[in-house]
Amino acid sequence: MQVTSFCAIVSIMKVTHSQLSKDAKRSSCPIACVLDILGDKWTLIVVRDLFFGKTTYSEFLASEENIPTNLLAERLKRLTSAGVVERIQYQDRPKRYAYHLTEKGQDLHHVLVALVGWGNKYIPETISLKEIEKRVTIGGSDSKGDDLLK
Amino acid sequence: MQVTSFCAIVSIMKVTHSQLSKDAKRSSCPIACVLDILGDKWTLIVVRDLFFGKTTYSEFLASEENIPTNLLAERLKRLTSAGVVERIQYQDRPKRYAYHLTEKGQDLHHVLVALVGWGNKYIPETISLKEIEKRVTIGGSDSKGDDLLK
DNA sequence: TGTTGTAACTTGCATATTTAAAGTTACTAT
DNA sequence: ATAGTAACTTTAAATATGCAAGTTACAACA
Repeated sequence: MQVTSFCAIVSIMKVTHSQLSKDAKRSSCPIACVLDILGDKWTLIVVRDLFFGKTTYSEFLASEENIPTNLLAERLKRLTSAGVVERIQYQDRPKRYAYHLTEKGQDLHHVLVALVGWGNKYIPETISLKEIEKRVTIGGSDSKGDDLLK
Repeated sequence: MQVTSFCAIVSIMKVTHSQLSKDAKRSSCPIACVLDILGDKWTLIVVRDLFFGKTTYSEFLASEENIPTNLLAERLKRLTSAGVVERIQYQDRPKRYAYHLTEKGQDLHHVLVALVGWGNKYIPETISLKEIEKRVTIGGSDSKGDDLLK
């Protein structure tokens, strides 16, 4: 049997269109490229939590926005493979993992500050960075959110 | 006939769950609220085009990212109802419309600049703001993208 | 008069993603 | 032996996306 077309190859590979183009950029525009990584309703919420010192899967799950658990898992994988976060095993028996922002992830600081600034200015009932910190951190304890609070 | 439950009312109204909660915030966190408006792969691309002086439906369609036409229509409606853009009829017979950023929309400047900065720093092959301007504007003509270029 | 062209959308449908809920694995604690 | 917890995975239904084709309202040309 001879493969006669690109589509035939694709069907043999059992690769869908979205998988095929998963790493193909839509354009070389930085905005489009960044949106391919961060452009959805949940990813930057996880990044926010990381800025405020959350590190574990169950801590992210506990945030008031209630991210579905499968989406949290998928987003953490995406952020990890994008080099924005690192996953570190901090305990054996039972195995436990901590997620941390890499330098690349910490540099999203400016993006989050810009979003908070715009939200606070134009969306009523929106709370300030300091108030977010109180809500996000568990009991306002050992937060690194000061990174965000400048 | 008497309406006996909230669900009955909802079914009479023919309102789905997502429509019901369309304006209900996930939280009072400004990041979450902003993502409810801008958090997808296309919305900020349209905003980018507006910053670079594009105003018409067909101009947005012509961008190299190739937004599907139904999504463009939906996003323009969302941005309009969010007060980020204005739709103005600039001609009768045949009717033609122009979209413009409101002041609220122009204030997204900082967000776009932060995204471009991060993208240029961490995503290879990503072009600069000046190069984006050349690609986005039709022949580099009468762009207002200087707003973005500071 | 009829044909072609264009802007600004809308509609239909297949596929992909999201959501909510339940299930899994590997342990610790009682 | 039973219950509890962290970190996920799986499933199925609802919703959103992507692509193509269709619509409306005109203008311009032959």
